[in-house]
Amino acid sequence: MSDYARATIADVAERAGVSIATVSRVINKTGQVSAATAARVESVISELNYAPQAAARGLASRRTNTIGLILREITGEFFQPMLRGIEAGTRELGYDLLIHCTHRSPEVQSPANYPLSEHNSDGLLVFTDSLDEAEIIRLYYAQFPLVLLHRSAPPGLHIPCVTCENKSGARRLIDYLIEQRGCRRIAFLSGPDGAEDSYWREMGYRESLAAHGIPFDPRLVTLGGFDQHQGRIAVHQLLSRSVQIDAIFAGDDDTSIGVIDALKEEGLRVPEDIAVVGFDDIPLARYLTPPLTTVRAPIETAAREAVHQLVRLIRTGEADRLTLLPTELIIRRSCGAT
Amino acid sequence: MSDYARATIADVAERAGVSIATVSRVINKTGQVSAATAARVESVISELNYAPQAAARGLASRRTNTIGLILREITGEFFQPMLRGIEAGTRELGYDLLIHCTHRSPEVQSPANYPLSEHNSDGLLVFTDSLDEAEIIRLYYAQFPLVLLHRSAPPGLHIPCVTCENKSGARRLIDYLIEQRGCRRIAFLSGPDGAEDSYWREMGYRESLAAHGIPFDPRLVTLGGFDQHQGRIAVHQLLSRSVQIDAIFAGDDDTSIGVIDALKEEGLRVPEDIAVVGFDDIPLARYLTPPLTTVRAPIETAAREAVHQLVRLIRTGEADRLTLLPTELIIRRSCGAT
DNA sequence: TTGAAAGCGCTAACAG
DNA sequence: CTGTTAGCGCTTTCAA
Repeated sequence: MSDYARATIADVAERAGVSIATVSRVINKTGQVSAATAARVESVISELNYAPQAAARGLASRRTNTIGLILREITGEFFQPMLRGIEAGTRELGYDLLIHCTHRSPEVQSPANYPLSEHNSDGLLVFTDSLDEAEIIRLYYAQFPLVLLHRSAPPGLHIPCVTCENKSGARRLIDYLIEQRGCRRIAFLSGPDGAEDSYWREMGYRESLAAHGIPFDPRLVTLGGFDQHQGRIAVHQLLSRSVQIDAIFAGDDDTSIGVIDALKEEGLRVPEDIAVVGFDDIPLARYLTPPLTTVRAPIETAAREAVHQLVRLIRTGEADRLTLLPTELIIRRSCGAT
Repeated sequence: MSDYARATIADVAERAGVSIATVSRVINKTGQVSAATAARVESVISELNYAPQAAARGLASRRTNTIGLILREITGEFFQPMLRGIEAGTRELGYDLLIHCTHRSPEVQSPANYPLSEHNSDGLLVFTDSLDEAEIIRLYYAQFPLVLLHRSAPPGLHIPCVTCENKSGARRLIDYLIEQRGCRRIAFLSGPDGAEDSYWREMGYRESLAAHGIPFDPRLVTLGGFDQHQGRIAVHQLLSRSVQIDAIFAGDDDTSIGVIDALKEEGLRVPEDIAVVGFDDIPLARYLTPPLTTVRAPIETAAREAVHQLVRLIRTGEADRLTLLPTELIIRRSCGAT
């Protein structure tokens, strides 16, 4: 298929009456070329529909001009703003974007099986726990540019990280519930095992409780999994413990969806009987019934910033060690506000 | 950065005591290699963490093993299931996935500016109107493998298309409104200019009206733009025309969100005063207030199928001319059902 | 079953 | 300011 002879740099050079080096110079804007020559070359390029072949460039220059994004899975409401931010960042900076999900490819033992790495990109964006620590370490020591999104680096490795202010966001959220809504028995649903976002949100939650003299009660904590379905399960678990609860901090908004559904099924009213709050402010949050009180995380901005850090790392060898983006409290009816 | 000497095929060959041709053969499973030799090579490969460099392979083989996806923009609820399907498809078939948005890069005149095409992928998936017809035509005549997702080919070009049964889905939806809910004055909000999905949905709408002896009234049709904000505007326009309306077919679910909001603002009740129905069944649809009656479009399946068709086209030179996926009527409260 | 060798199309010294 | 040339790392004939 498609063996229509594509124009090569040599065709352009010949037609323009210059050497291929000159053509290369005008394409890459490297080195001096007289305006007249440049114009002639450019016109031949568009005449011939010429586009330099990525593989040949990559081989010769040892740069792919491509950034890889590793995810576990494209799911939930979180990804649309994130991908949007990443795509915007790569496009702004002139990079191609390669996307790969590690979910459902468990037979990844040798690095040869990692479809994204040194062999096809100039740097990698790693989302949360989509890549094992071992591979991160390997890439780090191979000096391959890496930026972590919504997770921190393994101990001792200086890998730039970009994430949101989870702890202070959660702190303000719980402060609000306690101070303005009079809650004292607040449940917390944690994210999936090892999710750092969840860890910091829990820290904010605990800090707020402590600051208000409310003892931490482990019976109020259970797994929410950052997942709608797990959120439902969590509600049933909490209720079966027959402890008093006046609010549920669902860990994130996706979980809140399931939590609200499950509470309604149990015949409880939100927020009259139990308040519910989330984290992220996904697009859907304001359309839930009742609209969800949450913490707005700048998902798209964080994603775009991560690309910028990665490109800086690729180009200059340095990047900010940690980029923490501010969050904002969004009050809606699910917490009892009017 | 990252100038840690990566292992090359030559390193593997030397260490294994064979020629690079043999290494290439075991990697690509092309040609006969004795079991013993193969085993030795494989062990050296994992020992050295060797992974073949995509650029070199691409240059030598004239295949990139990459599929390009062209979108206008990553926005709305539609994209998560679509990207999920595309990613799944490419991964299943062993291709890399390159994503590019054409939105906000209007200065695309010469093909050299199209960041996705013959020069860096083996084939392209084109979503709706993300690529101008001129470029589609150029690629087609250059014999470059192309599959169109949710749009049809320019006249005369045999380019495979994958989409959903928009017309019959809309037909069943409107039949239902008329027959079961007694609606006669049904407004239709069209998608953005040139959106084919919208065109076929409108055909289904008109066909249903005609079948029930209801005259088509142009005052009941206006732009919805497949967009929440435009949906709000559309409602205000319709209401200002002071024609009677008992239902609004919003064109798609994203638009329905804005429509429902706007109706509420106008003091109208949904569905008591006006029923609202959408198309797609995005995840959010069942969480709207009231939950949205809509037509479920198999977005993820269509996306995955498109990848399969494209890979078949790349490998064999042929693919199905048209893949039409069935849709399903989803009844919820926004149309007055209980 | 294996090896030698010729490129693939381009970039990047190095000359001039 | 422009041209010559040596590879980049791999696949793929063609021979052996």
